[in-house]
Amino acid sequence: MPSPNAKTGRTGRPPVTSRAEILTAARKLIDRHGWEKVTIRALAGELGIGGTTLYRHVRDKEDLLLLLMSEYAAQLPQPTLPSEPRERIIAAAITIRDALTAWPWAADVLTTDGFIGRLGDSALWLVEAIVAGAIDHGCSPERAVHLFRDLWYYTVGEVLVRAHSSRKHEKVERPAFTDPGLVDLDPSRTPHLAAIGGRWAVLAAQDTYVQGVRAFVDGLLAQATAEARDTTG
Amino acid sequence: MPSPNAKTGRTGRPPVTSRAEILTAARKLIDRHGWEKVTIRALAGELGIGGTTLYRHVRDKEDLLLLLMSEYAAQLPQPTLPSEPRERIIAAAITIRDALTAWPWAADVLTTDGFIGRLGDSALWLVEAIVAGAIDHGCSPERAVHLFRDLWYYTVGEVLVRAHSSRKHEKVERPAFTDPGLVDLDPSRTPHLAAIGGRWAVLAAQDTYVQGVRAFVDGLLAQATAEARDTTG
DNA sequence: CGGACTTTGCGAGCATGTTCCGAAAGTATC
DNA sequence: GATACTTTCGGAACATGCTCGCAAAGTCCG
Repeated sequence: MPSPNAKTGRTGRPPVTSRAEILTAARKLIDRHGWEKVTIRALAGELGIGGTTLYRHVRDKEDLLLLLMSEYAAQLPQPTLPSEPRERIIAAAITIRDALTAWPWAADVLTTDGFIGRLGDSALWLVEAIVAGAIDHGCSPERAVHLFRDLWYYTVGEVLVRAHSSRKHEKVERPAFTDPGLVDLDPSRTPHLAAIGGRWAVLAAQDTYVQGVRAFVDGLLAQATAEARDTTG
Repeated sequence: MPSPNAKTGRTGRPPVTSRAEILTAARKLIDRHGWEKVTIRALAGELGIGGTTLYRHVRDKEDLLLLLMSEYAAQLPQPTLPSEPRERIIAAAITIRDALTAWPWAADVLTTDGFIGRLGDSALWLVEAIVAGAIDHGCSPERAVHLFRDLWYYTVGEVLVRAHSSRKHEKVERPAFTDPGLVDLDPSRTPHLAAIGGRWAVLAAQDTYVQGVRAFVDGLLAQATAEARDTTG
């Protein structure tokens, strides 16, 4: 009945590789063959271990990507944010958005439960900035968390939809098969959409994230102010 | 040099199955084995055709799921929405959110480029309701589209993150391996987050979508009004 | 050392989405 | 009916994420 090692706190066969080595191997792989080649088998090969051994160090690919994400977040520049609460919130949200947009695996991992929690200290300051801004503006901690989370949802949606559409446009469109295509709009049922017509695609492609965040923050802060007024008197 | 058939407008070997048959087969499969078993091979088996033949009728699985989505959207109830523009927008957004939340494949297809365009007439009325509401409130068509799209991003983010977290909680958590765990928050760097502490998870799990949409719509409409005022005088 | 125990290494194998390519089955023209 | 052409069919095969189960390699205790 062996008790855990006094020094290492562990027992049994020592692992041949570590999470740190996995990270450097992944970085090599990315530099050499691009981020698309970061696959379980390729990474194991790079480490010189068996394909399935990696699963002793990483729960699944999502876990692996979150590891890479932490590293990525740690190396991001840390711009100084405005001190005025509202502008601080907006600037932080934009920073987050831009970082996520530039990250190749956003579409795979962004909706992960606990994504925020795995950011690590190096990127949590952005979350802190938003929550702190909300509180400084007079929000309760509860509302501050909700404000952050609502902005998070908006940001996630924006990043994911845009990521998907740019990925799609990379593919060469194959010759069409039996495809019904888009149904023509019926002006009697959807008059406004019909009137907008082809402009829809153009307008929907425009990047108005900054405006959108501003509007959202304004709305949320106003809501908080109104609630505070109602509660007080 | 055969020219296309005068009647059918086609030539060559006629297909053994159609998109309509694919849909009924998928429905059978869902009823019998659940939505998780809707796989390319299983569906082909149900149709009595070879596994890879399905790719003659459907570009890829995404395409297939969008097909199922159209059918799902068509059978949704069509509640009457409030006539007041702002409330109309909000109610439509909530309806969309609820429908997406209940749809099993939302996480797979929701970020698809052109998702909106493939809704079909049966669900486009909800999009129309939002755009029309914005225009009725005084927005330009451009801003109305942007308003819809911003709400769409928010909704997509909300649905996806929630879908992921509920999926995760279904899995039995395996015994931890070498996992560093979450780093404890450093109160000197993230004081507000540290103060919120464990309440974060509780607060973040609360459903405040309705409040959020209301705040967002208020913010966006106010922005539009301000812009209109600036332009006018 | 020897045995009990614990943890890791890894080959085999499964499911799924997807592509390739040759064979099959139609249609139109002669 | 024969021929040219077009389209579909489908088995083989590939990549990838992942699980299973057993063997190997350590550590602790006597």
